[in-house]
Amino acid sequence: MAILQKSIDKRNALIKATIELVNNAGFHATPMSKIAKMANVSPATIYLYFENKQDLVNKTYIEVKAEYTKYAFESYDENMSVEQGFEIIWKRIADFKLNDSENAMFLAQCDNTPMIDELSRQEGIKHLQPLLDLWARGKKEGIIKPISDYLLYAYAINPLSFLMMSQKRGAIILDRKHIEEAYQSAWNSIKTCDQ
Amino acid sequence: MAILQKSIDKRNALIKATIELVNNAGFHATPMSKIAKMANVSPATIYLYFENKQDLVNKTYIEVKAEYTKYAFESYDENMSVEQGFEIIWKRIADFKLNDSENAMFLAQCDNTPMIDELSRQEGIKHLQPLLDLWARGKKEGIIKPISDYLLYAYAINPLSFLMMSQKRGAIILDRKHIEEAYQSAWNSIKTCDQ
DNA sequence: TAAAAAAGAATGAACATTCATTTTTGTGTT
DNA sequence: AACACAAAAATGAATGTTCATTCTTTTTTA
Repeated sequence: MAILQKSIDKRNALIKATIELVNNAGFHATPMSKIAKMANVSPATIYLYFENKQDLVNKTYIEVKAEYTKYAFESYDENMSVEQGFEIIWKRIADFKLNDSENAMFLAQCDNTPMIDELSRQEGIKHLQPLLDLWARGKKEGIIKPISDYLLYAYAINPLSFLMMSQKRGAIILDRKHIEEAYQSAWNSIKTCDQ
Repeated sequence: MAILQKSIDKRNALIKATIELVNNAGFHATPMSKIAKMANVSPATIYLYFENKQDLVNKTYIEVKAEYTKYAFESYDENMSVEQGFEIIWKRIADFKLNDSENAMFLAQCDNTPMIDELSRQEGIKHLQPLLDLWARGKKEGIIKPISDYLLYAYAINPLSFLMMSQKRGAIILDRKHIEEAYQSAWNSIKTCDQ
């Protein structure tokens, strides 16, 4: 029996429980015993799948990040025009934050706290490469402002995180109508002005 | 001897230590004993100033938030034009995040985790009222897009939080030049298009 | 039937909070 | 000014709990 035979279902249940509990209480206020209970598993079993608590949360982060970017780039292909590509990616990201807000909130918490190891954080960033490539192309073609990727991200993508958090806290702001509105703001802030 | 005579210096030292340690390790990974040590105080003394750990962090949040908004609105006055008022407030906020990034990071962590009581969170929001009033005026005068305050905040103010976090993690993106650039993005995304 | 997987109980460390004392402070008296 | 002293403030050590991780045993699997 090799490692591969350990139940992938149990592993997934552990990841899922981690996300839900960390969202509600934060990493350090979430005991391993609770994670185990929610995943219907003994606490000791967690250590068959993960080295320790830190490893569990690091791996959870990387998996959620991968899922997020996979979803974001699913319907994008590199032959699209810059404008069309951006719209498709942006709207997929908005969808993700709306429909899969448990996962999205988890990422927001990871990105704003010292809860994740620096190494895993950097690992997570790599998944965004297709978007950075698209922006590079857009800048070359003169369609996207020649400013740093950080500024582009700050004004075009990150606002969605704030909207998601507001949504989660009771504001109703991410329905169909507002998405279109928000998309226009996003595009306006990164496209070159003389278009 | 009344409560008032307890040293305000000690209380301030405790708040400061809380901010620094929570920034580095997160709320639950920051023991009271460490906070006490950094503030040069016995652990038991903390309980003369705060009810318990949760109360300490709630009060810290409210104080930092008050400091933040006091700074943001310091040079603003209600007789300014909407455009001028917005620019002044926006740049003060940018300054705060740049120069007082310990405090700003602490707020970011509070805003993206379950670490603060809901009541204190709401208390903190109230301080933003002058900005919401300015936006209301701007909308009435047709200068600012008639969209929700959440959207306005998401696209005009919140991006600064992302830029600050990136800065903290090593990117050099918030110098004078970029601030002006970022401000133009912010203003573009909330002003009405036919200006 | 042997190896892997899983379990529950045990272990020991870390921590928030309280307790019993000591130190400091401000006031009134000589 | 020096002192006495009560109330407040501060302390370090103790308490009891919670929790990550490990250990030993049982169950499952091939």
